[in-house]
Amino acid sequence: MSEAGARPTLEAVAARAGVSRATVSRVVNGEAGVREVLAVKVRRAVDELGYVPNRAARSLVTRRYDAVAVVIAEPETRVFADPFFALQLRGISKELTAHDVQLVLLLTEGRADHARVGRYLSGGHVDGALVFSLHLDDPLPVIINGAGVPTVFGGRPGWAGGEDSVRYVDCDNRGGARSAVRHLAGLGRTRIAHITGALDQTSAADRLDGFRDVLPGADARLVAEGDFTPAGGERAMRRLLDRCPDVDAVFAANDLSAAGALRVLRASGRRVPDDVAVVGFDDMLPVAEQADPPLTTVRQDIEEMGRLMAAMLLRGQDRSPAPDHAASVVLPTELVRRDSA
Amino acid sequence: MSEAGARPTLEAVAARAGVSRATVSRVVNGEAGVREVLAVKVRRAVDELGYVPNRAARSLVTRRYDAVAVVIAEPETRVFADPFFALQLRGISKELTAHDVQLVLLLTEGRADHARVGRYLSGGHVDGALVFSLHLDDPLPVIINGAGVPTVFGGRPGWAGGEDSVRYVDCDNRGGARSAVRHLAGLGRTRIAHITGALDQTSAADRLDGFRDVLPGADARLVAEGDFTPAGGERAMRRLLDRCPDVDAVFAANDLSAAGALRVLRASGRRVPDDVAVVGFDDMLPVAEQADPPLTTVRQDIEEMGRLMAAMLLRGQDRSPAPDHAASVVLPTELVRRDSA
DNA sequence: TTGAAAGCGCTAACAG
DNA sequence: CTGTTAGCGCTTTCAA
Repeated sequence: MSEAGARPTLEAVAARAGVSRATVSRVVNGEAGVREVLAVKVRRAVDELGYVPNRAARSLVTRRYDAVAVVIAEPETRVFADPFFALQLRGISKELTAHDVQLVLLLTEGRADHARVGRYLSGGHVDGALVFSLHLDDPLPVIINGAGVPTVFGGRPGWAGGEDSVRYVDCDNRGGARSAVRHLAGLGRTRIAHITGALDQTSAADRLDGFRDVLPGADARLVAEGDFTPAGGERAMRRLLDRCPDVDAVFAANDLSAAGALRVLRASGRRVPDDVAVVGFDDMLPVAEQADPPLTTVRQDIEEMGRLMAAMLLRGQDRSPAPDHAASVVLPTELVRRDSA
Repeated sequence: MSEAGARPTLEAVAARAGVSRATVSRVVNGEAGVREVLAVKVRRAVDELGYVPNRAARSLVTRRYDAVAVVIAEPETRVFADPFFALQLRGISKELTAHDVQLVLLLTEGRADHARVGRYLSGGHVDGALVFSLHLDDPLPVIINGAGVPTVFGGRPGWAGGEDSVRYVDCDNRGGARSAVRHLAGLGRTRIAHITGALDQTSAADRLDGFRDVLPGADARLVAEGDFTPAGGERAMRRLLDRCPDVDAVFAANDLSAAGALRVLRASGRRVPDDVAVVGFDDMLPVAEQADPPLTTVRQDIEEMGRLMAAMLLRGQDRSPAPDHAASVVLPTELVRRDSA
């Protein structure tokens, strides 16, 4: 390990091993074509000195940064109310770590930060970006596209024409919603309501579409707009109860709003699932399992989505000649039955 | 903005502005002592060319990285179950952004990752580290101390002798716990129980100490060990009810476990706060406000703690001669009354 | 298979 | 106040 302070350079290692800097560089970078005797000497010197390559120097010549930016744009609320991003981050982190790539986190709040992010990305400090762009009208995608950095989006981006020119990872929101609603219908429920998510996000819009796929002629009053939060779920449920006291099932756009709905149903004296069956979306364990009653819900593998995003970005960077435009990925969902429906 | 691809260098800007590289450098870095006429020319050239400094080149000579690592070591669970870290991250991010410093996120899972983190930190890629080391026996602090990187811890570190040699930001866990318990006592409750957090974390230990400060002679059966999770809170509450059916108040170590306790109390037919008063800790809004009934709790300003950690680290980096060993900071807490007590 | 030498883009003395 | 000149530590031709 040697003393702190002056960290050893390639030069020092070369001197100690009795070879040239070039040779040390080759060994350190695992290039073939170095006699094993020398390689051994070099590795020993590296260990003895506690040599760690200087990334700045390396980047300067290679123009690679071994770092990717994770951009999370979320005006205030959601990021911190539900563990969604945390899980996604974990998946990303695992994959990046496995490739020895650093994760630079860029949190933005409002437009003011957009310019900063754009500058950072186009400034050439990272090899790519993983972006969570949740709102239909978000200007960030455009800025990022302009930055000329390889990018993978988390969730289908909502901007027009985006889908084919852009790589993203998402779950099958629409199909998942369909399976939830079909499940409720299969239970014999006939007044099935939907609490939407924030409809300026594609995931919410897609889930609503899925609901409509199964129930094309549904009473419009059976759809109440929520915002993915428990409070929003409560409000929506109250509205629903007001308008249609005879609802016998609710498909909520996520577990958090389902939890809110559950509370309102209980307060109204209704029993779940006897009087009203409830299905959520996400299978956010701490929420779904702890709900009262435990929530039947549509599971998506959030951590895996994160891992995939990172893998996709990294793969694209192999400089593989044909970018193999590994199109976007849409993961399947799975209905998890518990007690609420 | 000019075309992507070949990004302009200092040299290009200098040529365009008709000055030397040194002058451009001075203007870009805001150093005084450049005639305004020239400065204007330079700034214009910068804009026209869309020049962004190459960080790698800059770091190579300045030995500063304008980046700090945020290390979150949490075996699996907690990070993702509660918004604690997310809030802290937001505070950190805001402060770093304001100083144009990047946030490199290092998530670790288990011992295997410790070495990696140590290597990264001592590798000289960041100017400092913000570390969340939550467990008493965590080897990470030692590794990090060995890395010779300025560090600020989130939460009082638990290792022996740590307190004076280490900088940290924490809230007044013990005092907050005292105020919670005093509040319950003030309500006339006489059988006050405590659901602890994970006792290998100083925050949990400190809150337990606070409980004992107020109730030194408390029946040992009134203390049940939890783990900061809702499920842990449920288990603890059940144990409590078993052992002492006459409990009339509960101080839970955080809002999440209070929520679990609430559920068990309700299931047991007890009314809150009439039969049993409940106080939490954190004032995690989505949890505390949405609880049924809304939770009386001890608020700590988590985001501010994050901001402070970053500020403290950055300040220490001013190369101020006397490190001003801006000792650690312990933020006050505040009891927030809602309906549960 | 190895070494010598030339930079990558920038800052920081040091002159002028 | 401004320009010239050395490198920072590393990779990468190019010769040997």
